[in-house]
Amino acid sequence: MDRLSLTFSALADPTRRAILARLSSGAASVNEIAAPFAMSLQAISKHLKVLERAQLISRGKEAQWRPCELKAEPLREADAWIKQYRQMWEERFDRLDAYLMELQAKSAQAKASASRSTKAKKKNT
Amino acid sequence: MDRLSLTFSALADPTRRAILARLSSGAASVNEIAAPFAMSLQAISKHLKVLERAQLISRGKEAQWRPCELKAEPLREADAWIKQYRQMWEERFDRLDAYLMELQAKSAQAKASASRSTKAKKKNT
DNA sequence: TTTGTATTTAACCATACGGTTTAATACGTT
DNA sequence: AACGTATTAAACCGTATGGTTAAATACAAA
Repeated sequence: MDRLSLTFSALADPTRRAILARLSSGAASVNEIAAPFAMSLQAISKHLKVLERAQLISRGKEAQWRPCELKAEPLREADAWIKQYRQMWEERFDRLDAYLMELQAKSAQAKASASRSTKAKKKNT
Repeated sequence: MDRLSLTFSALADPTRRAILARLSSGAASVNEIAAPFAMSLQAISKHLKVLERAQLISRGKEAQWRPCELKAEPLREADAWIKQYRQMWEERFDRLDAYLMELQAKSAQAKASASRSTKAKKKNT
């Protein structure tokens, strides 16, 4: 599988994202990583293997411990891919801004209108 | 499934990423979207359903066509998640910079050394 | 109403995923 | 050598994924 797909599919699981969050504050052993989760150590071990295959973590050897360390490089690539679309969502916000400004203008107009004719009935604000 | 997982797993497929790229230059019908791919229309239809479930596209109705349009909002959220780790890869680059500068310093030292003793044999550049 | 075009649904298949439980492995300690 | 702890591997299960082909649906045009 290509790296980007590997990265995104590794990120597509809340447990794995939580593991990365944990590792962002320092390396940890498998046991330490597994502690907060309501699932077996073996399940966590599998998640770690997925993260390792995606190169989101690297693992060392210290006696019987295999400490995991976060490697952010694939995140950088994922970020670069997503950034292609940044303009797109910013445009959308621009349009929303424009729309809100238009609404505001209409509202002001309505107010002016209302002050001229006090008979208008407003059911919904 | 939570939105972020939905988004990342939708992005974890090169065909779907290519579809999004296509849609970034404007809405398109299913047939138009499918044309460049070496797979059945039905397969593309499935991919579109995945993208729709992740709210990465929305679909209209025009006679018998169901044009697809890119919706970037989930990408914005994915981007926000990844950005948490930005500092991390920047740090790594800082360290890489430091390492490269160190290498350079050593290289300069080596050169100085070499110019003093021309007997050194270099097998690999 | 028949025909043609656009698209989805259904049924199927192989493989992957996320979890389990039960071994097996690797290392440190006694 | 035997035990305890850390971790992985193996076998299994239900469900999801990514693809196929064949059938159904929706609409336009003849």
